[in-house]
Amino acid sequence: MKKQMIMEKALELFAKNGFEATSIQQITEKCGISKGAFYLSFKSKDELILSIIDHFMSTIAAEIERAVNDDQHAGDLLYQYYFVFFRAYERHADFAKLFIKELSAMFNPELIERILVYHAHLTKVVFSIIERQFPQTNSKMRADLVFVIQGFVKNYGELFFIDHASVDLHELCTALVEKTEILARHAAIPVLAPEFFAMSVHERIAPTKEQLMEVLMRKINEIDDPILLESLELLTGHLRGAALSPAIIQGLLKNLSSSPHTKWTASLYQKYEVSQ
Amino acid sequence: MKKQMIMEKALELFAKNGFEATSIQQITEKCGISKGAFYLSFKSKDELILSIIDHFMSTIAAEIERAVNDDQHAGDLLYQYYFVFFRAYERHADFAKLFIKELSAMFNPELIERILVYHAHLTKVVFSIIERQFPQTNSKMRADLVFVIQGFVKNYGELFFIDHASVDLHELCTALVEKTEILARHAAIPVLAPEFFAMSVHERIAPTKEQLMEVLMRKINEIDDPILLESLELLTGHLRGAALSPAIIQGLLKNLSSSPHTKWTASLYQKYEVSQ
DNA sequence: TTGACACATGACTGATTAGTCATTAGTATA
DNA sequence: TATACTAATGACTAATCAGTCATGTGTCAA
Repeated sequence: MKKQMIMEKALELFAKNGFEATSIQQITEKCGISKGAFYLSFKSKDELILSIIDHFMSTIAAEIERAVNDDQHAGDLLYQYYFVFFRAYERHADFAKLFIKELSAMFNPELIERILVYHAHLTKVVFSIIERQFPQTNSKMRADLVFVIQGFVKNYGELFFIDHASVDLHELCTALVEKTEILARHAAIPVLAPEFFAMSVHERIAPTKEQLMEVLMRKINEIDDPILLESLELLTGHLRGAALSPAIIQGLLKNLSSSPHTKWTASLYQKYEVSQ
Repeated sequence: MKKQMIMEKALELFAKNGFEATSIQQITEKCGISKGAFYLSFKSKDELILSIIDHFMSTIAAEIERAVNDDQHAGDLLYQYYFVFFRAYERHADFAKLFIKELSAMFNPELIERILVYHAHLTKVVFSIIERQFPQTNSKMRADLVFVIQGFVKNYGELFFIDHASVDLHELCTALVEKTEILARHAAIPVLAPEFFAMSVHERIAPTKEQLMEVLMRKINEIDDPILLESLELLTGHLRGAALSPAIIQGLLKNLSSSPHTKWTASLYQKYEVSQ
């Protein structure tokens, strides 16, 4: 598909030269298409970057959710969290570079909001991992632990695009789990108040109707499977006012949850419903 | 001084709107000067950002060097490192924001080189702190510890520009020292090879003649004290070929070392000399 | 062959940018 | 007052950018 190709080539350029410094011209040249053709797929440069973020983050979020909820990994949750994250970084080094180095410096409010939604979701996941895997930890230390874990992901994630640093995924994750366990067991002086994440987690986790609509529309363009496609379209219609019964909605969400490509979308929809 | 004022106002705008998104126009308007006047002080936008980086980083590097070499803090080195860094962030939140969020996304090669020089210097300092304060630590873990410490500084540094997070400097540093100590004592699985930092530290620590000249020229414009000024000018002349005797040079460097504003410049000069 | 329609093009617009330079204002010296 | 010199101005240039749109072009069905 055209959109996919543009996103891939654009991502390469963004990673190499930066988002601001990459022009639509350069992207279309690299794709071998015209400028007009670009605007048939995306209505602006901002929509492009938003699509890229959504595509990768929803994939990563869905993978993490799956790994963390898999009973097979019950005693191993933190390792799984690190592993899925870093495996994604390894596979998509270009995205990792954009995500770690550039995104924090962007000022588009819509983009910031979107990233905060994903970040809030991941924060919640990490909290639940800590509660399950380190239940004996002092509750005052939990926010700190979450902060440290996210810091580890961010900092050690940079290794994947430093050329002279070749990383063994398993060793890296094992080492980070060890570090986290040690801190969970021994650290006693909290920096962050327990409610530090409260605002971001509770207020942001539910998307607005507009945000949800945008995600759905994007997924409709991304997805090929007819069942998933119709499910997405019906839910979009429901949001627009064509009321559906609760049983139908629940079934449609089950459809979406069954595929890794739409699992995150389903959970986002559910969070919206709950917030209403 | 005009330069100082431009740097301050520009830094405010950079922190608020980003470096790329801030135009010279905006800066001159905020300063109440004309566009031409800007170019009397700086020959380009890049020179401006470089001056800002140099100004703050050399100050911070000098403060850290002083604190770490002060015998009074011998058992307390890591705390001092964190403290000086975060105190600087607290005082100069605008710079902290620029430094943490934006600098990593910049692609100007000269700027990258400059930041790597400072980074290499700080890395060396952290290594020496670890050697002195945690001498019993497994030598294979040292690179990891350095990486973790720098990560702590970066991640917890972000707290200083999150509005709803008010931080007590002493508590923060105490907590981070505790975390670092715990990891130094118990962590046993290294991620980074001991030579991980080797390249950056050994190859980058000595500036090129041109870099050194630029720093000297910048300091000449910044400094008022006549003794320091003359010392800088004589050393610049020496670099240009007007040979001075070793005793004179050493004396001039002593002059520079006596002021926090030029201490880092002096050590940079010494590193250049050693590398010749 | 014709008409219809989506897909694709790239010259174009208007806005914005960093950086320049002829000109002017201000100030100190003679 | 006249001269010389520096500091400051802002209109200007040339380049680049995102985004548009009149003009094709290829591909169907009739």
